Amino acid sequence: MVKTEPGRCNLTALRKATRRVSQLYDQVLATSGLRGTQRAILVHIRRSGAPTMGELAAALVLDRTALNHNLKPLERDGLLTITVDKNDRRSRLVRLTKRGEARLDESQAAWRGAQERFETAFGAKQAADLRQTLERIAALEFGERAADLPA
Amino acid sequence: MVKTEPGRCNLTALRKATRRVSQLYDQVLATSGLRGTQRAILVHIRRSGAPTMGELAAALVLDRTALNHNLKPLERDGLLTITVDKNDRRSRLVRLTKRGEARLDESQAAWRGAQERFETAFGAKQAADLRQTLERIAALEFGERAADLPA
DNA sequence: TCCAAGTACCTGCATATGCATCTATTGCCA
DNA sequence: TGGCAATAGATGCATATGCAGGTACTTGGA
Repeated sequence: MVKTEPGRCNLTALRKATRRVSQLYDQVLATSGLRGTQRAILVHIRRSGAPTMGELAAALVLDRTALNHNLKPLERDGLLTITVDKNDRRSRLVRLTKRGEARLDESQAAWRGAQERFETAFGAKQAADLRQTLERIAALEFGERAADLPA
Repeated sequence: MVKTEPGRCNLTALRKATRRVSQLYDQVLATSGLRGTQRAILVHIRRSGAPTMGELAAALVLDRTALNHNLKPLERDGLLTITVDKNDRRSRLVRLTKRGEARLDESQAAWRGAQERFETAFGAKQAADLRQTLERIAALEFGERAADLPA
């Protein structure tokens, strides 16, 4: 027997599954004019009210600059606004517009359809368990990188 | 209790976990000059010998065009070659160069380090189980999209 | 043989993601 | 109070990912 038969790389396995599921969700969501990531962003904003970009990025396990880029098309399309925080002019507050709320509501049925298709194929309970596992991973601390260690 | 407390979206959970793990692997792999995805591509080529782009894309659960884009930097850096298949001039055969093999070998230690850090934090057995689950997801069939149904 | 389908890939465009680097503000403290 | 470290974003560059649409090649008949 050869050494590495099935994939042993944890990242590769995650990416492959994510691509597959993205394909499903993005295809189903396409009718609503939102991508999966975009919808996730809008959902978080609605839950938080008016989060700063940093808060939003942390909640989504997304680099600040990546979030910055991702917000651009949404702001351009009038789904959200980014305003200076009066209390700390370095911060930006992100808010949904009426249009953003409406778009989110419109995407609800499609999202549910994608969820159902995924859970029908994969199993509802397995999906719930998996989400919990994945949330745990998203919150993992892997220790500091050498460069961050004190001198 | 409010309705949606923890994230219910399967895609969002997958993306968040993948981002987190990507950060770890890409940070550790950085010293070898390869990204996680690039390494996964090179590994698959080495296992297959001289796959066509289509075979490679299928193996990686990656859109053909996405693979096409991903191969560009690797070809540019001389890590692989893309040649016309003599037997079917529509196809392209992808092969590692000496340099590509070397780069892959050099990245081995870093990759193992990332694996260890992940599995130390998450659990080795849990990781093995998760990979199996994720492979199953990557291979799922969600049924046809309406547009593909026969008339 | 010749052409219509079908297959495999390529290009251009748009979003997704993160790093290095830069700018604007705030806070701390000598 | 003057100035510098720390904080929060913003920009530019590079890769990651997929869709729409275009090109090159093969194949199965008429």
